[in-house]
Amino acid sequence: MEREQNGLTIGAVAKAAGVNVETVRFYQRRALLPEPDKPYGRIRRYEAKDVARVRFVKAAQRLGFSLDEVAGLLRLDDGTHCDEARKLAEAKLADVRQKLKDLRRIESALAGLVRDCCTRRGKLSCPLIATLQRQ
Amino acid sequence: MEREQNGLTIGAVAKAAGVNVETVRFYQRRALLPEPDKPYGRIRRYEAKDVARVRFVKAAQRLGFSLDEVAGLLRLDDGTHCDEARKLAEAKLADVRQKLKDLRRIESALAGLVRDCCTRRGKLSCPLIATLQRQ
DNA sequence: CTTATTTCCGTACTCATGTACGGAGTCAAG
DNA sequence: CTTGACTCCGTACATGAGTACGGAAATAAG
Repeated sequence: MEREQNGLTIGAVAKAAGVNVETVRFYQRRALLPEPDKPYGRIRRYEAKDVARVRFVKAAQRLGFSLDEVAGLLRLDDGTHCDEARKLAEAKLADVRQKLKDLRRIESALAGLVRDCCTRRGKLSCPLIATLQRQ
Repeated sequence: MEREQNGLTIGAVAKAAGVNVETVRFYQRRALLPEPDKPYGRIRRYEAKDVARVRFVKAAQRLGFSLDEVAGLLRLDDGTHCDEARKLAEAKLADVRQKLKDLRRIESALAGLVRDCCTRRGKLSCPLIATLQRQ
């Protein structure tokens, strides 16, 4: 199958994006991914941008966005309902900046742990915890 | 109750950390939080560091670490089995740095969306998706 | 044409992360 | 010393994010 006619099969999309076929179908149900129409009596065909979309969902998810939030991010990008989008984007941006702050702290705590590993005996622990304590 | 004897009650810990009492108990079961012993016929008492611990778990979670991963981070910090800890810390650090990269890209895509909002009509979409496409 | 893979679709199951509940025991205020 | 709030503990329920399954149709390979 794969690419004999034009367009990718669902299996090819899943493989290219590194997910399960079922996951692709699940994302369609959640409207995170458009479902191409099914030419009467044939199977659906997909495009490269669908692969990109799945990858985006996965990337955003790794950063702690829920699927609902990812849907929100995607809706921002459709060009319509502009005011609304702007508000949502601003809120998300604040959120992202908070995450960046926290991650930077974790980064430096981890880097510190790696650097001082095995030389800090006696200091009763927890650069890691200390670093995230303030909110 | 609260603080008549020395130490915090579980309720006070939960409140201070901004979580449900049940969550504190759940974290104890998952060994993310030590369970102070229960003085025969009395209730358990907690300390400030327990509050800090809960907050740390929550903060790390917001960044996309699972509870198992948080447990791993915490184990890093106990000073023993140093080599192992170093390896884990290094792996986590790489992970964190990848997350930082992705988040920075999202940040600039969102900032761009906010900035250009309502002026970009016609550009067929997706600074957001484009930004996270390359892994 | 036959056979092996895939797709399609609905429904059911899984796993992580909590939340809720209920009854018995503690605690502290009146 | 009673009353109302809180703790303790086990078990059950909930939600998010998939995964698995099974039978029918479509497609690819031999």
